[in-house]
Amino acid sequence: MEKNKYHILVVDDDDKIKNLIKQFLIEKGFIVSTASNANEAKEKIDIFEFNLLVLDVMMPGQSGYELTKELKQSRNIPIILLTAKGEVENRIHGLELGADDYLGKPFEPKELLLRINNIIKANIKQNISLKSKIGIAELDLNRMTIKLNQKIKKINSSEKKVLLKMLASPGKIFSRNEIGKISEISQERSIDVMITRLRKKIEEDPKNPKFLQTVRGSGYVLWIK
Amino acid sequence: MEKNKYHILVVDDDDKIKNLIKQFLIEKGFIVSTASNANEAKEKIDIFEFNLLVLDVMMPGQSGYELTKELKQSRNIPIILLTAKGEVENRIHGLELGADDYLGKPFEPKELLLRINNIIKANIKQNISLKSKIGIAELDLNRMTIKLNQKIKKINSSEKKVLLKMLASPGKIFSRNEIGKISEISQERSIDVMITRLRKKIEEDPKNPKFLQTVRGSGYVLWIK
DNA sequence: ATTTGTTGTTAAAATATGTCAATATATCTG
DNA sequence: CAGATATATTGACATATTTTAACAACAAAT
Repeated sequence: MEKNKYHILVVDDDDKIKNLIKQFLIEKGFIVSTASNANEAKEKIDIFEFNLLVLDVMMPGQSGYELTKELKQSRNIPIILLTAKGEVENRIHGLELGADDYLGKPFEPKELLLRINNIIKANIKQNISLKSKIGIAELDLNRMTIKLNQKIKKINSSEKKVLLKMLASPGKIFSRNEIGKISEISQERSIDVMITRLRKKIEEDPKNPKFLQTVRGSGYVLWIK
Repeated sequence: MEKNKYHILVVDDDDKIKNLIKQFLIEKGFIVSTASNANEAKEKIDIFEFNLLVLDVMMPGQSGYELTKELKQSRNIPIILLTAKGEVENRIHGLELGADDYLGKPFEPKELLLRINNIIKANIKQNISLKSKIGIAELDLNRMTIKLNQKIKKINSSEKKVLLKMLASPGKIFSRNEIGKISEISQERSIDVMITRLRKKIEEDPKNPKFLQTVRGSGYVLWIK
């Protein structure tokens, strides 16, 4: 695995721990940025495209939980939470908010590495982050293109956001409301239109969609094969 | 989420723990089978298509690690390992062998449930489909389609709900009242109409139904072969 | 500056679905 | 068998929902 492609953001108000983690991960071949609180983290997230966040829950200002919740609403960046030891309930709380994993402090660096590799593997396996396929359509969400039958079509950021979320849960029905939040499109009809346009890009026969289907009365669902 | 479609195999030589887990998961809506050792587990795996394994590492005979390694070589069934508390190295070992997650004993049942849901979300959704057959008709309740003699017909959500319930109990007579509740159709005649439409989708000769039959005075029955 | 393309919105057209009614068919009872 | 009752079928309808096409604002390109 080409680890050196992965950019990780470590967020912890404790400088000592933060730098320890940073140093360890750099040694393991990752690109590492750090932040000391939620606001700083958000600034960096807006600038860089991180592949993973390592997030302490106990921080002054916005807590790791709150940040997790906020971030997971708009993007599907993987998050590992660092919690105080033994706080089972809190850990569960984190997972419910959308965190991908957690680690109780103190932890073995090796264990953190395994969690990171696991999550990266899982994401690649799910084809969420990089390249993926829907049927015979080849998506490259980084380049924001879809290749279908030799033809390359561009997608816009709304479409990308929606695809990202729907690809993370193939088979899940997404209500128009959800899709609206994801894409920041406010009008219901507009969402329908976006779906129609998306179908023209991923479906061989857009009028009889096999992958991006309507669930009357509920919303839309994506199948990947 | 329609959890009740997920079939989990719990493998532990300690009957007490095994049954505790089983009971808990059944309450949560899963279908649960158990085995007391690796051999028994493998026998059942050959028969049923489990969606997930919960596997104790410490067992007489083949250990959970060895079983994990063996199984992961031939199939990619998700596995959660149960390890003795604090054995960080061993846990890591398990993950390296391909396990999807682990839990240290003793654990909170709620935590196990979260791990399971997490894994199901990540791994299974895209592979699982509520596929079944009625006679020669091939149903895909997820995609809401029925394929009969090469022709693909769509069903709506009411029809899906009714089929789901009736498929769960082939041979059971469903009164119009029940069907009405299931499908949220209030008028008796409307139910008849729905049955008629459904027959056109699953029966080769809808006028002489073999599978979706009327029980005069009582309701309808579904046979699957 | 003009053209070309993109994107969210809107309104009209098309489709799906539960209901109803009129008629046909099946099943039971005596 | 006749009559009574239950169920089936079909088409029409109203309503809700979805799709399509046209539009306007804006951005990008020439």
